[in-house]
Amino acid sequence: MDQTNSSRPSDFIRDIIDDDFKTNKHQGRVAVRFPPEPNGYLHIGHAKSVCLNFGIAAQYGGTCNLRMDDTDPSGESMEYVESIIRDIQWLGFDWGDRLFFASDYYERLYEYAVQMIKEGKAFVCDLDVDEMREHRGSFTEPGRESPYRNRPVEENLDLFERMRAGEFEEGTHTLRAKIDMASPNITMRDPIMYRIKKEAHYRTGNKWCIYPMYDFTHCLSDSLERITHSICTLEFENNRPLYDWFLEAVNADYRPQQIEFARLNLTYTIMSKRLLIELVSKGIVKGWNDPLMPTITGMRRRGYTPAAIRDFCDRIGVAKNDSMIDMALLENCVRDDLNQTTPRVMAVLRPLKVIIDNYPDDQVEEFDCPFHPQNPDMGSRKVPFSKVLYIERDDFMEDPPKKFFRMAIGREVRLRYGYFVTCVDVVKDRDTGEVVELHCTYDPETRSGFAPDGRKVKATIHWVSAAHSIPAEVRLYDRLFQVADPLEDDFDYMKHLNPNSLEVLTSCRVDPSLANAEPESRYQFERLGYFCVDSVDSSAANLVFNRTVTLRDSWVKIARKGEK
RNA sequence: UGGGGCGUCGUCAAGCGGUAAGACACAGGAUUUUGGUUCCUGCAUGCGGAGGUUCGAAUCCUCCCGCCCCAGCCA
Repeated sequence: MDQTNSSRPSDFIRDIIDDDFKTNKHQGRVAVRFPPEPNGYLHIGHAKSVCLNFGIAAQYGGTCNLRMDDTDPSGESMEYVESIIRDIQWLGFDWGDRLFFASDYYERLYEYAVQMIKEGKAFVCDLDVDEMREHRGSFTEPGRESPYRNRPVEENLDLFERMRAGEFEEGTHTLRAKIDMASPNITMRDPIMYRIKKEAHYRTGNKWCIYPMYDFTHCLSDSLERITHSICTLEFENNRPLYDWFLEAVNADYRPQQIEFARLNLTYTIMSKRLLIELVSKGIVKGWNDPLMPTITGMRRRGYTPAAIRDFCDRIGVAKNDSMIDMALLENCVRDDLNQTTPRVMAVLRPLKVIIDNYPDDQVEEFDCPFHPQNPDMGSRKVPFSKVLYIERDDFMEDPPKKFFRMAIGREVRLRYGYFVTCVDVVKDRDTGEVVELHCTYDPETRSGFAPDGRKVKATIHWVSAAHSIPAEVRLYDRLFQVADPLEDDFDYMKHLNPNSLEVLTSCRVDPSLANAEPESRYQFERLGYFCVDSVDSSAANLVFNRTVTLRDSWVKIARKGEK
């Protein structure tokens, strides 16, 4: 029994690579690449591809290049390049010195194009957009050949040279591959190789005013980089014949294999770059790094860990089925990681004042509280206890349903690591009737939350000392959309935005040990969830925490059942 | 509609002719100073449908049905 690969993810792509190893197709070499276009931020869908490609390279002792697929100057920028680099590094991957840019291949691509013209495989076309669309035909009708298709080679050469020289206006000329206007695959109907764009490129500046199209660029870039397996998403399946055609047309000395897999879809969010841009530009979210965003940078700010994201990508698998992954799986992955790695701490989000009537007025005790109950190696901290405390408003009910075990009048509960206390009185606002203060008595014999007589208590609740805890702002994030698939039916996703995706709490009180919490540091606020220090807005003077994800909460289920 | 893909549990996903892995979700239960964690248990006589081949079919064949992608000088 071969156990060596039992825990390794396997999938149809790795099967292909395994076969190639057996037949020695690439002399045991595996070279892949991750080719983002720097016109937006990376999101969790890209992470799937990043983990796939870099994961394969690592698993097979191969390489994974990072290549900026920058062939369209509009929308591309250095800011995006930098964000992509930052995000992939943060995810934990390394491409060594193999950072490439399609824009570095412009000159060679131009030479390939000239070669194709000379061999009668490409021609300069004077059709404008509308005419070209009209000539393209439809799904059912073949296209018609461009009247410029049979121009003499010399004329094509001259025209293409002048296109490069900037003699023509945008939209007046294109360079097209001469393939087959009757092909049932529309991609093959004399596709455009170059178009004129009098736009500065973020890297090449004004050196070029013609830019190569994706189909022409990508396969040749892969070939130049000696990529063995060019992994992309399903929508490029139609383009594969063209990928192979260009390689053949220029008689490439190296021909990579394109393999397509299904892109990631996640419930309760959207993945389309275009729509994410819209969320940012319309101010629905506060930027690409808004913790509500499914972007890597947004998730990072929210408190997700690289390990959790990598684990998620391993668990979802790689296949060709269109799929919609349940957000609950992602949440499970973060909880799983954070549960093991995160120190526990007490924080009260919606404070309710509690006075321990029989506790000495000026006494302050310190309790030793472990940072992780299952992992003593994480150490502990001292937490001050005094006569006036805060507990969570949700942890008290005046008229509790039968299954509510927390604080209620006359009921004894445990203050975590503190004492057993019994609520003896409720103070309400004279006008509103709102509960403003609780009076309790404590049992001095139950120090640290232990009853020497062995008596049990149904609940343990968290608390902070009013005088010693420190104020903080806490941002409660929830799902961006209220429905699993915001694009279902009419694509009018805006109407599905979750109005409660963010709740800001400004009067929270947190464990004093958090006073010097570093930006991006993560904690479990006991009984509440996982939180991290906001990397943008938090400071020592004004602590801000973001909720990454709640703890699994079986109480809400019980409470919901009770309502019925 | 022409072409290209895909249909296995609520959601993902193994399976590659020998009689349906696993994960998440869900439902029970045990342990618990987090209604957390952990640990047990349950969860497809069924693989889009109908025929056929075979001793034997999710796997092979035929037909049918459904979903996704393609008519940007985007990638």
